[in-house]
Amino acid sequence: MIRITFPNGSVREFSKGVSSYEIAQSISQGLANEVYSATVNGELWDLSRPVETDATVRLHKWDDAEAKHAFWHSSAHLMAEALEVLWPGIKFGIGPAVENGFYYDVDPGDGKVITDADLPLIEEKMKELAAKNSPINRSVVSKKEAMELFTAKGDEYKTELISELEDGTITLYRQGNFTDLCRGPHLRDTSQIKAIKVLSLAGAYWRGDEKRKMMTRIYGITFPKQKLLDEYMVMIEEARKRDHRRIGKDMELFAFSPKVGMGLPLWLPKGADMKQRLIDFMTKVLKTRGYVMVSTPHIGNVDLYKTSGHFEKYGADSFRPITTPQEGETFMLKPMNCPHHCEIYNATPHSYKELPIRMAEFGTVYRYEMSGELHGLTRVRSFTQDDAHHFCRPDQLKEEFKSIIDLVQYIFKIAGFNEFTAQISLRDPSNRDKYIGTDENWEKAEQAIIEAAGEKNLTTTIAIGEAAFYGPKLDFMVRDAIGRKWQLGTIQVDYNLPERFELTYNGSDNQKHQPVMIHRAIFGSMERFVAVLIENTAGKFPLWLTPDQAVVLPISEKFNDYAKTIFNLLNNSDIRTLIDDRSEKIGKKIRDNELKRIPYLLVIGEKEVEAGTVSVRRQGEGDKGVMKPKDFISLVREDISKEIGN
RNA sequence: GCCUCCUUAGCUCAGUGGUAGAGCAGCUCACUCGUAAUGAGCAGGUCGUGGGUUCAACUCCCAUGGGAGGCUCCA
Repeated sequence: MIRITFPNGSVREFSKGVSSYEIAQSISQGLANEVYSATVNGELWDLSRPVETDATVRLHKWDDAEAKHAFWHSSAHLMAEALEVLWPGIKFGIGPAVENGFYYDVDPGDGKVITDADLPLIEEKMKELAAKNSPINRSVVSKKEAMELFTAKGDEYKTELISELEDGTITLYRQGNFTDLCRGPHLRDTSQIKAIKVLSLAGAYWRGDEKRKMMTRIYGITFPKQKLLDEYMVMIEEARKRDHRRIGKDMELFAFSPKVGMGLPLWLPKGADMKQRLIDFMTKVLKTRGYVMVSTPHIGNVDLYKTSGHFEKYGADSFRPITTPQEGETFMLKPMNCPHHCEIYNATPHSYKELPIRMAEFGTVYRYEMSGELHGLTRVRSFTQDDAHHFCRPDQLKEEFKSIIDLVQYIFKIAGFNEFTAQISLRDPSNRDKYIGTDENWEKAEQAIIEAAGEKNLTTTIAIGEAAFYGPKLDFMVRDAIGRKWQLGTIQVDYNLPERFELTYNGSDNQKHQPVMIHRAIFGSMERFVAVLIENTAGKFPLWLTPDQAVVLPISEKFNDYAKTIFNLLNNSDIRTLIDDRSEKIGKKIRDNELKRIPYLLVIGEKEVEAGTVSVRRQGEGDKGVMKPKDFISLVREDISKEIGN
């Protein structure tokens, strides 16, 4: 007998060789049916794998990431089995589970192409194979056996993978006629895969190397119940409806023109106004937090970027330099504001008493992005950063960090992002050549970030090797209304630029000292922030920010004069108001203006004209009753002050 | 940049080797209306662009612009 310990601490005895599935069954068959994988002594195991010794066992139901992982990984194998039937001789790369589903990278063979039209075929074949209820069997093989098997199959991708594995650790999984190299764990059999959707096709370089072969990546997702797949498809549809590119066009916020150039956003009047409101709001906040505003040109001499080191690192991947016709001087489009800000720092002498200096600019920068990378407002070639640089003494580093974290928390709250996490990106100690700066400075900076985040009670994850080449950073990820994650703000420590630009301040000892620099952006860029805001709110922006706050709806043309009086009164009271005096029925006007996402609809008819009132309807909430125009103005002002404070 | 796909009216989308259609939006007229679609009419596209095949191309082929999803990249 062996002793099995459960997560709640209880211990039960089973006979040697019991499987996790049987353990689950011993609790209840209902549980066993809902369990997909198990963690045995800290290792992820197949449910069917026999447990030979005393162990701690945790059973994974669908809500555990571990269960989904096994489920989707097995689904990838099922898809591979289907592909092998449909394209005999097809070669397989890797086929892992991912956050939402799974994919398999395949090479259909010379001249053969898999297209979108094939996706339903694959899906049908998968359903057919799943229904066979084939058990999934694990076997341990020697490296030699594995090599022979896949060499015989002619699958050079698998043999390449095997050649890098250690002998004695190689496992194969087989279901039906399909065998794959795999670490596992997997489901007990394919019958648990009830709902299947093959989603899309994409190209993917073999092993992520752009010099190697482009494989065909096939994405899919599966669920144990049709209902879950239906819900997932609804979520995908909801995400599609919230797409900022669609809403941005619909609400006339921004546009792109091939004539202007791809990746170069054009802000239309309503979008430009909104962007300006965000900038004005942020500027006001910054001024209360000790920032000074600066302004710098859109280009800079190439020597500036040679000094900063950006030219060496990114020069080849930048827009080509600009040359003056007479003097032959070379300029670059500004890819970063920081070198300019360093020269602003250098324009005047500094004492330790005036540090920290918090220098902010809404600076527009230009970066070459590969054409395939451009995406709406989230990935563009021209964007305006809400950039700032803190120049501080080394002893102020942690406090500055904390002040920025505080600012991020404040701004995110007002923007309606109540749920966010932070990632601390540190350097990879085994790959020091990638980074510049002394070990001592790196350690100090990493320590300051970790401590500041801890003291601010941030929920953080640590990512080794994700630091910028000049320093560690703290990135903020918000979760939107439908659960997607977006990266917005970032805080980065930099000892490099102060050195390169020879920044100094006079210390209390009357000696020159070098300040530490912190780069930070809260919105990230105005473009990206507006995009995320659109996707989070589906275009129903907070009242203070939205392009049109109210619309006056006269019930018939007889009331147009009074409606215009209200329209003028509100606009003169700084409430952005439209009037809909079309000759349409009131129901139609309400519908149209609700669809235009206008927060307040003001219905004007005979009663309102006589009583000198307006009938207020709040978007999505319906009729709010009648009130005097001045009371409506107060109502709007109260709403706004609730949103952004005074 | 690479892979797969897409590109028809302002928007969403039909469509066939025999030189184009709907709904919504727009405009005009009638109606003058009480909280999510009043009716009628009109107008609107050299089917992304350039070649080629064909008696004939929106349709088939090639190139190219733009877009989508991925890969790679992201100071």
